[in-house]
Amino acid sequence: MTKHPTARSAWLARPAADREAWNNFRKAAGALISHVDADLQQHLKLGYTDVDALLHLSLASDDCLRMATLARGVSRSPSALTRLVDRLEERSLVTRTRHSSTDVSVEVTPAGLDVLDQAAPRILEQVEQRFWSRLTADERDALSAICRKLMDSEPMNC
Amino acid sequence: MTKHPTARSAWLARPAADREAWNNFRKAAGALISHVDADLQQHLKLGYTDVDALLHLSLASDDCLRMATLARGVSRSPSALTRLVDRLEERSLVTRTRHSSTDVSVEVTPAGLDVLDQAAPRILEQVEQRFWSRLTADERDALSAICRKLMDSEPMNC
DNA sequence: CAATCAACGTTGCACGCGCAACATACAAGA
DNA sequence: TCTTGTATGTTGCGCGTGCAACGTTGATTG
Repeated sequence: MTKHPTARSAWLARPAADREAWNNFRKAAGALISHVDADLQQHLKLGYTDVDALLHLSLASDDCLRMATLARGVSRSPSALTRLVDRLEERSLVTRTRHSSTDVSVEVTPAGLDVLDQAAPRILEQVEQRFWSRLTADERDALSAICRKLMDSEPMNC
Repeated sequence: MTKHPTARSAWLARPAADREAWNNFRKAAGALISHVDADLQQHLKLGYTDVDALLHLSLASDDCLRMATLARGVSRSPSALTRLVDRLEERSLVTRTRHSSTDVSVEVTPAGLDVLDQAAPRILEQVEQRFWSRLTADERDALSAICRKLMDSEPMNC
């Protein structure tokens, strides 16, 4: 009946509910991150990853982390983090401190924490509006548990 | 006690379970998509978006869609889709047909469907291994319902 | 009929990213 | 001591993306 049934059948072998689950999951997450990121980009000229890095630093002891540690924290490659820290350092939001050539630590500046204070409410508002407010407490717990199962069965860093 | 409590407190005002829900959701989705995309990129030299476009076309009537429709289907900007179709056309996986200058339709070629036949099992295997196999049927249904609620309250296209 | 407007697809541009290659520093072993 | 191996951070490069600007087409309105 159809011209090329094989490609279709590979997908349609899955129950419709399963395909829908995967698609919904993928699209919902993508849309959510896009919205949060766009809001930050528009109002603060910062991407979500940059803010996430500042947040990780602010939560660390002494507001200070090594490059590799921070890279894993924000799920980015070493090279991406180098450029990220370049950008933040350019704006004096963080400072590099080279102990050796292979041991560099990054520290948030007061200015960086100021920016974080502006960014945090924005993110919270977006996430509240597009995430928490649409779910019941039970759904949040269920979602959190499900996502944890999706992650921790294997190390995130490949 | 801490040097700059304000930035932290904005986040910590949220219950830990909520922060964890958001972070788990974000990271789980990101990791999942990354894994699937890396697998496709390595074995077929195609990104997930490209395969998704081929899939949308193969599911359309006559294996054919207009640019704007396909762009919305894969959640990409018009310019991104132009380049995407450029890439696929370069490999003869799709064909452009210009009815007017403002009315272009894209059609999958048999070669494109062949590639899709190779890609589909790979994606299914990844998603099976990292997604479905870790969840019970109830969890899948719950996740699907939750993600639908996250999306359809407002149009995805801004 | 002419003018206006909206929708569509394409192109120039800057940006963030991962990979591969490289340089450096430190540890372990002959 | 010299060597090898490992971990770390940086740089060159190509790629995919969104935004803004542009040209084109068709419909609406005067």
